[in-house]
Amino acid sequence: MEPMDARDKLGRNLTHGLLDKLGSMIVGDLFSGKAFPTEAELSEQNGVSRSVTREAVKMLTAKGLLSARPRQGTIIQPVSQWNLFDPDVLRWMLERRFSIDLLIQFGQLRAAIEPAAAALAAKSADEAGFALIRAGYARLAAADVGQDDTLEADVAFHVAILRASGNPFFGQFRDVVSTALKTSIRYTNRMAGRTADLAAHEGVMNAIFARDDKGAHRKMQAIIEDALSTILHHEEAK
Amino acid sequence: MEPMDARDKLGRNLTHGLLDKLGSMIVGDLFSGKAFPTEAELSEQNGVSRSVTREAVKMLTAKGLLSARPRQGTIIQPVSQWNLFDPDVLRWMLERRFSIDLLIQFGQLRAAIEPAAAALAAKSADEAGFALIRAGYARLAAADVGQDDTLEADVAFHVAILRASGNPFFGQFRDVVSTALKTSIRYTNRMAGRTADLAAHEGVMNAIFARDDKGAHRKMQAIIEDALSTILHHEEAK
DNA sequence: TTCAGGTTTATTTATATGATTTAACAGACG
DNA sequence: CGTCTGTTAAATCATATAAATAAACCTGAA
Repeated sequence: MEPMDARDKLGRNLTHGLLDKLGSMIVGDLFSGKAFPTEAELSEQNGVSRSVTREAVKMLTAKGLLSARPRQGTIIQPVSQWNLFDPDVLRWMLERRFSIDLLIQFGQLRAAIEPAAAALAAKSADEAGFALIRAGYARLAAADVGQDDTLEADVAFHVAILRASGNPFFGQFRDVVSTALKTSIRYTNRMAGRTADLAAHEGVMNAIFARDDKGAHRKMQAIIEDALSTILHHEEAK
Repeated sequence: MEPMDARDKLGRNLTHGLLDKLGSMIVGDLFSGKAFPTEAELSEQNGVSRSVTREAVKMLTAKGLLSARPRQGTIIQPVSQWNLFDPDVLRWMLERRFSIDLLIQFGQLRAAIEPAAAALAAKSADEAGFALIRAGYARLAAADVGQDDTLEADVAFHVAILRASGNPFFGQFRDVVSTALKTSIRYTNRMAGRTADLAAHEGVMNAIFARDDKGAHRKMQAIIEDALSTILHHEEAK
């Protein structure tokens, strides 16, 4: 049998595999207390060359998780330095031990962003944006009768609105929304108030199509707040 | 005289220097049309080793600007893949040719985020958060009589509120706010309605201290919308 | 003795370079 | 039409040397 070191379970290539392993360990707080290993130790422990190790560390540096200086070693940066909107960082956060606080923070962020995006979409979306939203809603309706994946359809609808806002910064929140919904599912073990929501989502869509920015804002706000309160009630009920 | 290659004008080390150079070239759209150079070409053109080149490319990959595959070469990713909230990416955006659209997009984002952060701060900030805000306001007042830098004081105040919200995701927008204000200054050549704003900022602070979340939200919203409309009027007047 | 100040040393990252391997594609060939 | 083969560019490995700096170690005056 072969030596079988870390090289096997890793992703598309060694560097990305190590990046993923170290990233999730850092975000998962598996280094608390202990000092972060040196380049040489990392290379040996994972059975890869120094080049691979250095490139993975450099990528983590680029995402704000690490910083490296000669003689001092590589150190984990405080959370305030992390690029929390980085898709990889979000994924690693999703993988770690569940935290109700995180779910609430996602909710607060969505409550700020998504109504504003819906209002912008109502004001200035073009036909392509409308088509995206229509497609998202179609998936949501299909999911409601078991013809599509509920989670993915929900993500598609909300992301469509972010994109239709025409502001690329809002589009960046696609991974936040996706991660928030996945986290939420893991917690409540179901989508919050699923069937009831279909009408609410349709209301947002129609407000956008009618160029009613105030209405779109208000209706989207209601959806997010509803999801958030479902989570809080679920918490109480425990 | 020495050979004098790219090594001289670079930052704290070769890798970061090359990262910065390539990043600003990509964001500045200096590769439009042309294919991105290969590893070997980059190394030669910049007079650095392959290690340095590879690590810089890996960091740009981590920020979503590039992707690299064997035989295909390194290619620039579409803007939708970039991590727009990355501090480096924002800096590179700030360096490039001015665009009124960008300024408006910053404004729309701030209008969504900052009032929500102010409301959260009013609801749940602790004494440390209050102290941050107080310090930020003190700098703003000092700047008003020429005792401090206006731009930095403004950034400090707004960032203090983002942090005081207690939600780390809101804290991530510090660089967005900073970049937005710097961009704005470059455009209008002065801070928008400076002196008039001091009272408005004090109003936000007092609302937060009084735990008046609705008031804090409303007053912050007024500040951002005022800044945005100043920019739009400035545009009209041209 | 003690301690401020400079100097050396050891450790760790940073850079350089050569060799080898892998992935993806293009074109030849059966 | 599929398969084989060559070519290209990144990926990986290995090793050597340079630079940075934290920590240990002096040194000499108070």
